[in-house]
Amino acid sequence: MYALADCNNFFVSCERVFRPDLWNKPVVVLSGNDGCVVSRSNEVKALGIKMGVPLYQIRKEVELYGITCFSSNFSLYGDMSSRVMSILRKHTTRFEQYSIDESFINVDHIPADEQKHYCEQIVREIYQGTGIPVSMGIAPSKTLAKVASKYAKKYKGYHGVCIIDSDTKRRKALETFEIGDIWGIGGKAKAKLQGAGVLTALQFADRNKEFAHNLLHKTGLMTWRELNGEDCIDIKDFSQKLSITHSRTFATAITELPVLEQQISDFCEACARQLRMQESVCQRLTVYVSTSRFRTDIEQHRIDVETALPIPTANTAELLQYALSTLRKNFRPNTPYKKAGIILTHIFPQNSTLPYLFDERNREKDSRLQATLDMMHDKFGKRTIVFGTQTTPISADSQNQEVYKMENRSPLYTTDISQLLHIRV
DNA sequence: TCTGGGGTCCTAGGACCC
DNA sequence: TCTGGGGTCCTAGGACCC
Repeated sequence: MYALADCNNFFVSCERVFRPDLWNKPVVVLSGNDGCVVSRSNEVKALGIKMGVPLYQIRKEVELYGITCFSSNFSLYGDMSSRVMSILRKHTTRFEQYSIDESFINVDHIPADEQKHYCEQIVREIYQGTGIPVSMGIAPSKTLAKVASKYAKKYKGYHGVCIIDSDTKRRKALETFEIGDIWGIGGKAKAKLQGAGVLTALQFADRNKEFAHNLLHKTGLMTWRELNGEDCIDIKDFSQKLSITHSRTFATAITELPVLEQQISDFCEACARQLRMQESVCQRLTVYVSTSRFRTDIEQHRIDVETALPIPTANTAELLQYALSTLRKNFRPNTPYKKAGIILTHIFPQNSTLPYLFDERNREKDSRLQATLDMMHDKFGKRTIVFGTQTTPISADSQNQEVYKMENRSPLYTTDISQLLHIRV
């Protein structure tokens, strides 16, 4: 049996931990540049405000209902997440963190008739330990556990935990569950299924295997089997990333190459650091830069170039050389670039790669320099020393205020020691 | 005017091999 | 005029997730 633990309105809940005055009040958390709604309190959901809508489209409601808007504060959410996850981890031997606010845990070590009660205790422990409300769904497959968690979230009577442990319960749960809300069924699959007369999850589960396979292929068949109680999706380890991305949309479009170089350099360093932290190297680097896809008054332009590196590396200086030369080669003057990013792929463990006979770099020296930079980063702060093409430590604050709009970010309550002074306990 | 960021997995088709 | 059969590997793009 799997138990899925899903934090309720996660980003909003994180903000509320430090702003108890906002309990039972309408609250949203916004994406970068305060662009879109990415987390909503129940009060906001009740107003019919949809996930992902741009802020400018709901200005009226924000004003009218006094909705509190937060800019996103990922240092806070990441830190709160690891607190929640560390509690969950204690309660199982098989643990998979699926996203920042969701984890699957295996509960087969608990007798069947005690699993619900056991998870209710976990929910209480997490709330008492972190202030974050969590819902749990227990079922024989992950897809059914997701279904159960939705019921746990929806109905107060479940006390935060819903279990599907019999065929009767399974059929009852799926009967009123809209097919498009099933994990793994997105817009395209939903349309196909509806076209075939399938509106609920039970209708899908009750069709035969060939129907699922023919219409939706391998992934659809897997969902079908999972809905019928078969466990097809094993616990995975997401800790070693297969790709690492850093990207941003700019508040004001960038037209100057040197400014873009600074942004690309910062993304590159952020990706490379993450790569080194998981003790991996990468063999591909993608640079992408584009104009705003929403603008119809300008000619669209995008750079999207992947480079294969001669030797896998995690060295910032080396990655920077490839990234910047790609950017300089493809940059088009007088173009209002609105978004840019770096993607690292073809990632392998650090010690799994072969040396290269015609290598021109002194890798021994490179890695000593890199280790020194990382040490300084850890000891004195991340902007103590940077590459010449990056945003400079002195200008970064004021400069980034122009590049990124962020009007309502909460303090770094849990990760910045100086902010502790602001908290009234 | 203003529209996020970071991931995984699958598949079709091209390139290449004998 | 007639022009095989059977593979593998790679990649771009689609679909989906939170």
